[in-house]
Amino acid sequence: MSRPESAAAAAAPAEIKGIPYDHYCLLHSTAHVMAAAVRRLWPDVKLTVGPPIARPFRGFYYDMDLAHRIGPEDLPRLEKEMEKIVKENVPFVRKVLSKQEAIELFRQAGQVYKLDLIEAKAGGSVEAAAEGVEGDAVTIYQSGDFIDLCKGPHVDSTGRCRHFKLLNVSGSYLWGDSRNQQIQRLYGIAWPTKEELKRDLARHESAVERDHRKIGRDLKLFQHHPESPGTIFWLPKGTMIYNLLSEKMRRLLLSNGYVEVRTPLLYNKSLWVTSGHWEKFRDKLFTFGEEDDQVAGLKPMNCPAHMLIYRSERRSYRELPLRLHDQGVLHRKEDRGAIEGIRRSFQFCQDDAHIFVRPDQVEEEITSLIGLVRRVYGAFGIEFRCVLSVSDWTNHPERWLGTREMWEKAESALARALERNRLEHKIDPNEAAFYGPKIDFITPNIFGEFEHQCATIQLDFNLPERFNLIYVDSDNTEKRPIVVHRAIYGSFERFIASIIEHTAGKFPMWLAPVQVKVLTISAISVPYGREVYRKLAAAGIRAEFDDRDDKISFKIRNASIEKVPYILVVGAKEAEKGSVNVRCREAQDKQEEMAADAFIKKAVEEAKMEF
RNA sequence: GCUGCUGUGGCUCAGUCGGUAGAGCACUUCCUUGGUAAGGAAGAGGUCAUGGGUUCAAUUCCCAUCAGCAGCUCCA
Repeated sequence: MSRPESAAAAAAPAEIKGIPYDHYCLLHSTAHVMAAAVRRLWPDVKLTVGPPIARPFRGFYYDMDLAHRIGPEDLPRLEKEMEKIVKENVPFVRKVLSKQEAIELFRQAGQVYKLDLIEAKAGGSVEAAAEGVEGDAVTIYQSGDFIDLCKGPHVDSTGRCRHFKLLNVSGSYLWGDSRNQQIQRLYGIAWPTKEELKRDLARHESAVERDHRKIGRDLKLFQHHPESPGTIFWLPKGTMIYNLLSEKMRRLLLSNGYVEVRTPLLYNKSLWVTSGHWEKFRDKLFTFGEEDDQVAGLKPMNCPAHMLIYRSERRSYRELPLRLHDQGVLHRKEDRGAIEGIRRSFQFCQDDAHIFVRPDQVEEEITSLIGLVRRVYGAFGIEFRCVLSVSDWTNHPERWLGTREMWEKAESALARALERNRLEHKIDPNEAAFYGPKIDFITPNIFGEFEHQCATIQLDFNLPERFNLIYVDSDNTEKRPIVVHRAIYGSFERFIASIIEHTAGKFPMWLAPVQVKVLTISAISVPYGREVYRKLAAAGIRAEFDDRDDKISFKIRNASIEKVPYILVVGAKEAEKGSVNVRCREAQDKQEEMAADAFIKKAVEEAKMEF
C-alpha cells in the first residue's frame, strides 16, 4: 500500500461513518474512478464532493456540475470508461500540499468548487476537514492524470475497483444547501468481489419487490387518487391492519396508566399563536379563512389541544403523571416532493400522547417509555437505533422556542435517561423539534440501513410555559409541569409502511387481514368448504372462501400471492373425515391434514396478539 | 419547493419515424369438476393524464398544468 501516513494508517478505525474501513476505502476510490471517467467524457465537469454513504444504501455518490445532462442512457458509456481506468491500474498516491500550492493546482485545473472547499467558502453541510483541508495542509490524491482534493483513505490502486455498478443520476443542491443551485449527483455501488456485487444488486432488485407502495397496491391495502394528492385511501384489508394496530396500542396504553381523549381537527389561529406553531410551523399548516381574526388551521399536532385540557382544571401534584393518549387526525402541508406512499403524507395519525410530569418524574417516565418501545418493536422483530436530537443555539437561535437554559436542562435530562437505559445513541445537533429536544428511534429502510424515524420521545419545557400550565405541589405552591410528547409507532401510516417492508407483506398471524383461506377442490366439496369457513368465522378467524370454478392449483397460486398465512384445501376426502388439508405460508412444501376443529383451535391460539 | 425522468384499458407493459391503438393478468359468460403456484374458449373494457400550440392531420412534435418516480431539502 502506498499510504505514507503510517501513523494514521496504523491506527485505522474499524469503520468510518458506519461503513467497514476496507469497504469505505473501496467506495471512496471507486467514486474517484467515476469522477475521472466523467471528466474524460465531459472535460468541462466541475467536481464538488463524492463521499461513500451508508444510506439509503451502502455505496457512493459524486456531486458535480456540468453542462451535459447525464441521463440513465449515459451510464453504460460511463461504466465502460471506468473499466478502462480500472484496467490502467494506476496507484492512488497521497500528497500533502500547502494551501497556496493546492489553490494554484486546482485553479489551473479549473476546479472552482475545490477552491471553495480549500478556502472554506463552501458552507452548507460540507466540512472542509473531511475533504482533506486542515490548517495550512491540504491533502490530495492522484490516480494517473486525475487529481482530487481528498482526505482519503483509498485503496492502493484503481485496479481494485473492478466490481462496481452505477445506479442512478439525480439532482442535488450545491453543498447540500437548498438555497444553492442544483447540480447533478451520480450514485454507484462497489464491492471487493464479483459475488458480493452480484448479491448487492440482487438486494437492490428485491428492494423493489418489498416496497410498501407496490405491496400496498398488490395486496389491496391502500391507494391514492389525484383528487386528493398526498393522502391515503385505506382499502378494507389495509383498514383491518390499521384498526388492529390502533386497538392494540390503545389497550397497551390504557393498561399503562394512560387515558384516551378525542380532540377537534380545526382550531382558531389564536391557539397556534399561543403554541408557537404560527411562528415556527406556519409553512406546514393548512389554514382556512381570509380575514385575520377568522383564520383557522387544521392541527398538525395534538399537543395544543391537550394543553387546553390540562389547563381546564386545577391540577394537583398527586395527579401527575397525567398521560393523555390521542389518535387524532393530523395534517401537515409537506413539500410535494417529500410525500412517499404512506410513509409520508399530508394527513396521518399518530399513536400520540402527552404526559404531564413533575420534574422529579421525568427520568422514570422516559425509562418506562423506552421499555414500551422495546416491547412493541421487539414483538415485530424490528430493530432500531437511537438518535438524540438537540438544538443548535450558536448557529440557529431563531429555530427554538424558549431559553437556552431551558433547553440545556431538557437535553441533559434526555441524555441521562439514555445513559441510564444503556441505549447507544448518536447526537444530532440542530434536529430538535422547535419546542424541545427529542430521542428518535430509527428503523431500517428497504436495504436494511437505519433510516426511518418512527418512535419518538420529546421533552418540552416550552408549551407548559406558553399555556401557563401549573400544578399545586405538596407544599401548596404552584409549580410548572413538564410535558413529554411521545409516540411509539410514530404514525400508524409510517409504521405500517415499515411493517410491510420488514415482512414483505407476510404479516404475522394476528395482523394478517386474511388469516385463513378455504379452497374447494371441486363443486362437490363446496358445501363442506362453506361449513369450515363458517366455523372459522364464528371462531373469530378472518377467513375467506374460494369456491370458484377453478383448478385447485390456480386457487393455491392466488392465495399464495396474497400471502395468506394458512391455506385450507378441502375436497371429498376431507369432507368425509371432517378434516382440512393445511398449507402453511412458512412451509409450503409440507401439507398437513388435521381435524377441522383442531386447526381452528390452533389458529385461534396463533391469532392472539403478541404484545 | 428544487433538478431530472415518467404518464397508453383496474394492474404490468408493447406500439405509432404524425394518418385516433395492442398483449398478458384481472373482469363477464360458456365449456371443464379438476388434489397443492396459472385448464380452454368467447366477450367486454381505452376521446393514449389534462389544457393549449404547430400541422391538412397529434396519442405521437412543442409549451403549460396535474399526478407519479429517483434524489435533494425537510420530517411522524
